Amino acid sequence: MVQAARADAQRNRELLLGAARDAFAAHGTDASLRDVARSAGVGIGTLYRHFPTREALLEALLDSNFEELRAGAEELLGSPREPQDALHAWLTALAAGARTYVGLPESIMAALADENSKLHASCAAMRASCARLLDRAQKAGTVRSGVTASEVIALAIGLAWAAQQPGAPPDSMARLLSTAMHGLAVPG
Amino acid sequence: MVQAARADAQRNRELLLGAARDAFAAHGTDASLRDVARSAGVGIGTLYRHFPTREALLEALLDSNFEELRAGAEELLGSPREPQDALHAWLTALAAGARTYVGLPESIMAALADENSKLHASCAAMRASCARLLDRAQKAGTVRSGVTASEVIALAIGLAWAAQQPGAPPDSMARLLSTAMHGLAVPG
DNA sequence: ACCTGAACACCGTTCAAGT
DNA sequence: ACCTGAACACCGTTCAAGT
Repeated sequence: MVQAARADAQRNRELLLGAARDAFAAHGTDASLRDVARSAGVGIGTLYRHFPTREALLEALLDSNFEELRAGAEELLGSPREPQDALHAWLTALAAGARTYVGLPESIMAALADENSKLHASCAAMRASCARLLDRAQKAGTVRSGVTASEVIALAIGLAWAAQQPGAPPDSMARLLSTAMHGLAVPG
Repeated sequence: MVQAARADAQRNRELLLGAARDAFAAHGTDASLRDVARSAGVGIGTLYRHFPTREALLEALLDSNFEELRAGAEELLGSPREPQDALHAWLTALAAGARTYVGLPESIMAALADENSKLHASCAAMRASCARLLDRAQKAGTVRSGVTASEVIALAIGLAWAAQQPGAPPDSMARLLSTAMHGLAVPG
């Protein structure tokens, strides 16, 4: 990765990533790896050499996204924004990211749960930042205590999943998240 | 269905349903249909003759579940229970049903959206009953207005999906639903 | 009527052979 | 070092041949 890779290998790697991005966008996370290799103009064995597992391919595609979410949380922590608003904004960004590909919500939940996952480190870092955002809002008294970062993330990803199902109107993600934020029940 | 089916055909149908129930429980809704036929002791062609599509198999397995959910909603409507509590209880039952098989949340959302789906009728009837339950609670002023039955269902199914992901603690469904019910934000 | 399984077109994954 | 594609063990689905 640092250097040393043969020029053709480097090029194949990038061709594969580009093809994978397109295929995942078009057919979801379950897209045929054979198709990916095919449209990258590369043998199927080459795909497996570069990315031994489908998850490794996803990781290469998504690692920067999780890092951005983490950085976004840190930025919100330093902003003058209301703690509750900041959390809401971050969850919106998380859900938007989770909807990039059909099937991505599954991968995120799996990566958070599985310590051996290649995506685990960046996902866990993202969750840690979410925890700080959540903790601040709870200490400010504007977000219910007794709720964990894992739960808040599961909530947002679950709603992202629902809003991604065929037939869901385009604004459903925002509506569902807002409902969860303010409660289905009328307070009082 | 009413009568007239040859005895062996009738028997094969039941063997297939039993095998499918086991396979779906063990491997989720994507279980191999070949395996289903195999463990039913029946040719793969026989499976396709009885159930031309995987969804038809699911339908035969689930139709009664949706009918039970519909009936449950009607029962709650007639009970002296608080309208908001009744809705909460019903959503809990819905989510529990959606978690029967891995992959079932997808099927329910698909059936609600696709008018041509075999499951559509029973799903739509269930949604209509949910709408009555929701409407009553909204008229009573204890559930937020401007939220639709489709949204409430998407919310519950999305959380059921999240609570079904590997790594989720056993009580997460109840916790997530309760959070959505009362809101992540502290009222006031 | 109904059942069967070979046949077809696909997968994911591995690995011997090539450069 | 790296690339390739045949090979293997699976799928879902169809359909001619059997009873």
